[in-house]
Amino acid sequence: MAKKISDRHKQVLKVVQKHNDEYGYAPSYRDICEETEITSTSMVNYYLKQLEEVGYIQREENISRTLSVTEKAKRKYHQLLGITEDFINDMVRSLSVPMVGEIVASEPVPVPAGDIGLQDYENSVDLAASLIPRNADNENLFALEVKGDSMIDAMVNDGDIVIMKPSQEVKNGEMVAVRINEDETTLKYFFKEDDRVRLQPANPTMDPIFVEKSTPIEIQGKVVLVLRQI
Amino acid sequence: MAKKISDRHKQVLKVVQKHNDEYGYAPSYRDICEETEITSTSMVNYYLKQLEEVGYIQREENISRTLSVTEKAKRKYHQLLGITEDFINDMVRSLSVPMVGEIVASEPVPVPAGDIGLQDYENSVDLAASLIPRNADNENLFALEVKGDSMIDAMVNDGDIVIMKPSQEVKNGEMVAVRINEDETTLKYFFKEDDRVRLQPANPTMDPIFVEKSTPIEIQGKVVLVLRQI
DNA sequence: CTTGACACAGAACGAATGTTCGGATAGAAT
DNA sequence: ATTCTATCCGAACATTCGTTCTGTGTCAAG
Repeated sequence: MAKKISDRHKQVLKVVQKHNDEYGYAPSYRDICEETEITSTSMVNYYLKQLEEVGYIQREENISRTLSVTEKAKRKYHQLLGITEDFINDMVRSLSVPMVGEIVASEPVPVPAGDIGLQDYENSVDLAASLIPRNADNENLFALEVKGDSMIDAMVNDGDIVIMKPSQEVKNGEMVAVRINEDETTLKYFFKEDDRVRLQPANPTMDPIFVEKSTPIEIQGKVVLVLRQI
Repeated sequence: MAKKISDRHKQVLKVVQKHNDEYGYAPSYRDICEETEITSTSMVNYYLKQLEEVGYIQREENISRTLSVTEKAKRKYHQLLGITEDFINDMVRSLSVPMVGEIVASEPVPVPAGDIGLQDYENSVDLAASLIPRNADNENLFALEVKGDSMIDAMVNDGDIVIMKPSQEVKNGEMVAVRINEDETTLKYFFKEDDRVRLQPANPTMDPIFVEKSTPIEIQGKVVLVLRQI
C-alpha cells in the first residue's frame, strides 16, 4: 500500500481521466508512458496497483483499456483532474422525489416505510437539489399531492405538491404534517410552548391552534418545499 | 455501403451501447460475437465497417476497445439502444431561471426587457425542466420573490418564489400578474367576460375582482410555478 | 556497514484483439 | 447458365497490450 499519493500517482490519475474524456476510451499503459515521465509499463502497473488499492482506479485484469478513475478519486482530486463545477453540479444538481400519494385532512400522511426506492413508485417529481435545504435527507424525501381545500390555512392549494421528509422530531418553526387526535391531518408551523403546542397556520391572517398536552398529536413528517404548477 | 440497417446491424449497435453502459469500456469484437448470433470476428468487422460508413459507430484502427455509438445513432435508435428518458432528460433536465427581483402589490412587476441572460443577474433558481409547462418559453422565464402579505389571496406567501414568463396576451384560466389602474399589482386567475374582466383569487373562499373595461389593466406576465421553501 | 523497502528500468512473454485471407452459399441480375 | 453482390464462416496473422521477471539505485533504519 502506497504511503501517500505522490506526484507520479497524480500524473497517472490525470492521464487516465483526460484520455477517457478526450478520446472516449481508456489509455493503454504505453499511452500513459507517453503522457508522463514514466518510461516503462511495469512502473505504470506499479502505480496503478497502488491507486487501485486505495480505490482511486478501477481496471480489469488481462483486458485491455479498462482503466477508469473512480468517483472517490474524482471527488478528492477534482481540480487536478480538470473536473469542472458542471460535473459536480451534475452529480448533485437534481434528484427525483417519489410521488407516494396524496395528502388530505381526513387521512394520515402515507409516510413510506424504510428506505424509499424510486422503483417502488410510478411517479416522481424532479427537483433541483439547490431547492432542498442542506439538512434534508435527500435519500428519503417523498412527495404528496394535496387533495381538497382543507390545507388553505397552510397556504396550500388543492393540486399543490408538498415535498416532505420523514421525521418524528421537530424544531420550533418547522412546518409539519401533524395528525391531531387521530382525526385530522393538517400542515402547520410547529411551536412547543410550556404546557401546549402551538400550531401556526401559514396564512398570517388566521389564528393558531393550541393543542393541550393531553391531546395526542402525531408528527408525520416535515415539509421542506411546496410546489404549485399553474 | 449497406443498403439498409439490418437486424444484425442493430444487434451490433445494441451490444456496443449496452457494454459501454454496463462495463464502462467498449466490447471487443469477440465480446460482440458472444452477445450476438455472429460467430466470426470478420463478420463483426464487416458490420462495423458499414455502421461506420453511415456514421453510427466510431472506432479507431488497430487500437483495441474503441467502439462507441455516435450521437446520431443514439437519436435515431434510442429505443433499441435502451436509452431512457433519463438520457434525454439529462440533456434538458434542468434550467436556471434568473431571479430578477421582487414582486409587491405597490410596484409593477420588474419584467426584464428583451432576452434574458443569466449573466445579467446575480441570483438564479434551479428548476427541473419537467416542472415547467411544455408551452412555456424556457428561454425567457424569470423569477420573482414575493414581498409582503399582499398576495395572500393568491395563496402566495411572503418569501415565496414565483416563476413567470413575459406575456401580454392571456388565455382564460391562466394566472397572471396584473396591474390594475397603475395602482396595484396582484396575482390572479384571469377570465375575460362579456363586458369586464374577472380576476379570480387562488383562495377559493375569497371573492373575485371584476374590472370594467374602462379601467386600465396591464398584464405583466404569466405565472407558471410557485415555490415555497420552508 | 548491512539490510530492507521503495522507486525505477528494460525486456520478454503470453494473452487479447483487430485485420486479412480464402472460401462457401444464396439470391438477383444479365 | 453465368456473373455479380451480399452475407457468412473459420483460420491465420500481426499488432496491441497487460503481466511478469530480473536487475539497479537510493535512502532510511538498525
